[in-house]
Amino acid sequence: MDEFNTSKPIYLQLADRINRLIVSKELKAGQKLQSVRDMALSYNVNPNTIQRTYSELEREGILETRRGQGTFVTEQEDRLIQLRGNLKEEQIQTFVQIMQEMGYSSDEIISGLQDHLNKKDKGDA
Amino acid sequence: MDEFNTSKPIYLQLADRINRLIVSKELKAGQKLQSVRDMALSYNVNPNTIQRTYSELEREGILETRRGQGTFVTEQEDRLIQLRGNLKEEQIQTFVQIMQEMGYSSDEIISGLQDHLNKKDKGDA
DNA sequence: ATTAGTGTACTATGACATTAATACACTTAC
DNA sequence: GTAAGTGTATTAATGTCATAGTACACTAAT
Repeated sequence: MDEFNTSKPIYLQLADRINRLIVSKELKAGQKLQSVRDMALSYNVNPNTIQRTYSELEREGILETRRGQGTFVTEQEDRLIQLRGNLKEEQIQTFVQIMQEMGYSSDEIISGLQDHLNKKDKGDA
Repeated sequence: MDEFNTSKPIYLQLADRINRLIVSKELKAGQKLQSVRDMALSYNVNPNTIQRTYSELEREGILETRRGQGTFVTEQEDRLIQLRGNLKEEQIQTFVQIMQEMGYSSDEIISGLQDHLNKKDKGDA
């Protein structure tokens, strides 16, 4: 698993992934993450890169690190609830902005999205 | 106007903007763009950066340059129609993927989007 | 105490984005 | 032909991302 976009730093792409894992409850409050070295092996990147990712998320209050023990998802559930809402709004906001910049109306955006989801839902089911 | 994201090269962010201007018909087929030097002044970046943006879009067949004359939107309207469709699908696809990674269902995505658009439409009107 | 597993810090290197300055090639208008 | 306005090319310097290697500090288990 090492498909990274060239147009954005790897450590930020990893931070995005971890955020989404947390928001989707695949990583729960208080849960321990892979060690810097293990995660580096998993994603086939340098340990320093993982450390930057963890530092960034720690700075945002999402992760907490205990020296010698490991890195954990914060226990403060309110932060995670806030994160979930923030990421959702952020995604919707930038999506809508770009679609409107391209000249699509609100109706076109909704119907385009519905078409896409219908195709996917049928394909998966 | 020089608000650029630090997590993506400026020349690609400018390419995105130009693509959207073309898709929204603010730039029409065959229309002349600002010169490399003028555009550099407008966006407060180095002329070399603009040149890279133009080269990239030329490589994609969106722009055409005539030495000594300037850089123009391609006359091939089919390319622009294709571009419009591609960019729309691309935006929808990545938006849906991220929302699903965060654990949102199709219904939640649609309703979240509708809420957002309702707020905006009322605010603007 | 020792060991293994943590996070953390430091230096060096290579690749790339960006800026800067300069020069060249072509087209159009005068 | 000259001048002004185009795109294009080259070189150098700076900053960031990522890798590589090494070392240190702390914790838990033995």
